[in-house]
Amino acid sequence: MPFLALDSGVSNPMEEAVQSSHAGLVEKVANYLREHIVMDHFQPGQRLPERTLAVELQVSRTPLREALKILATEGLVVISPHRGAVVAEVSPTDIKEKAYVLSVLEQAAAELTCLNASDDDIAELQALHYEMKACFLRRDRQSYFRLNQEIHNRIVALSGNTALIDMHTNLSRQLYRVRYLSNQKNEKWATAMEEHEAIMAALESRDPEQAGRELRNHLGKTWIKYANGEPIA
Amino acid sequence: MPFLALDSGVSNPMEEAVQSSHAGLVEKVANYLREHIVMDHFQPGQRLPERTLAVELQVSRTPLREALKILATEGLVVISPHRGAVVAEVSPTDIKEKAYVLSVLEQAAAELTCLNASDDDIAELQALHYEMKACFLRRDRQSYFRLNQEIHNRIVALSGNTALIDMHTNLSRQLYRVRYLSNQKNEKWATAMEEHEAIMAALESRDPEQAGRELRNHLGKTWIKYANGEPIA
DNA sequence: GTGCCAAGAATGGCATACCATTTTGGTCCT
DNA sequence: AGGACCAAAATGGTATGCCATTCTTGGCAC
Repeated sequence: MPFLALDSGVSNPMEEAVQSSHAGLVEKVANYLREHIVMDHFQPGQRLPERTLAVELQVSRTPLREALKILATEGLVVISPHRGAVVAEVSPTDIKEKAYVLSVLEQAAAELTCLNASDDDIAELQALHYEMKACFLRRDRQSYFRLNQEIHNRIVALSGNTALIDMHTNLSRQLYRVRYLSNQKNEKWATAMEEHEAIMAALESRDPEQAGRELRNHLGKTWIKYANGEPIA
Repeated sequence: MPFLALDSGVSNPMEEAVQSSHAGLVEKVANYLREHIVMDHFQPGQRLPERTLAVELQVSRTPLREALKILATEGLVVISPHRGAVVAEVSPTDIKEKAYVLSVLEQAAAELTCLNASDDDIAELQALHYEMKACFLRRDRQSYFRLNQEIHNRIVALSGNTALIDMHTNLSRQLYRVRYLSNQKNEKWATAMEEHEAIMAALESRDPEQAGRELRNHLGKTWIKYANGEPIA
């Protein structure tokens, strides 16, 4: 069975992986695999045999191999010589380490955002924040999660530092699975919400040190819990 | 001819790219190209045509292409559809941005190192520091540069955070060229040396905040100069 | 019955062939 | 003489085939 045929019997699984339809095939394959890895449709440790995947995706092995190499350098899969590619296992240690770096990156981004963002940008951030608060009050975890992600990403985006943004995007992807699962069973939801209030206040008052500290603290608290208990997924 | 004939007259350009001789070809090619790019043996903007490079390195296009994809995700080359790979241009903006992220990463590393490193580790750092100071007094820029790099890398390594180490390694590579050229014409050499003294003092007294701040300040000062003036290389 | 070994099947690594797109240089028209 | 257009060559993109290594499994010996 084509492993993700959403509807038709013979449809190609890579439908929406097309970003601007004349993108290279390897990008499509890479995007497709990346998407499914971070969305946890592939279990960690699962093998990704070239030939079978190639026929399922209806591409040849060459672009698939190149896509796998890319994902390997991104840390989403690991390739062993003559043993092929498997979806990267994320150990609790990995998560802790990457989450720590993520918090450092977002701290730096918050500082820059305080200095660089326009008042309109901050206002939009506030708007998203209140939207998120509404979701919190309605106990709508799904939308809360989406808006939370959106806010964090936007703070980083507003930093204006492309290198920082790219590295954050990459790291964030690697933690997406855990981030999502974490959100589902976070008992300290109210605390997280309060921390977001503090972050927004600091951003609004344009206090780089404070904003950075609050954000880093927030991420530290949010993550360490789930990195310490072993069975994340 | 096996492309790694170490002695024969028509030896192939990739001699020392071997890390543990039974590594995959693409790794060798990637290491080789990476080395030559960061060492500035390839000019930024220079095209890297697959076929000619392949015959020069005596490999086929397949592993070469995979290596280029890897270098592209690392940011060392850029690949345009149907136009091939060129050595990435490093704009002053790029340098500033990446240097900023580097300083943030090293700041975080210094904090962790204060907490995690053993006394012996710190002592070894001190030893390297004094070696470097000796080079400074002898005006030996070459050795100073090497030891400086070594110290920075070791501080990061001692953090114990693998994710942080990897990201730092990658960024550091991308800035190697500029770092090297910067060292050659740095007039504020004495200042840099003093800052290193301060960093070491903070590490020795195990003051994370202070060590991080000193290191970030040091990097900020060292780099901004060369990022603002346009003609780096 | 269990453990080891060998042969074959499976899988990844590399090379090459073919196709699509882009670049180029030359010619013809204005 | 200059520019536009077309063809041919160059170059990247994809597919496929062959070889080396690894995994699997069936049989034999203990």
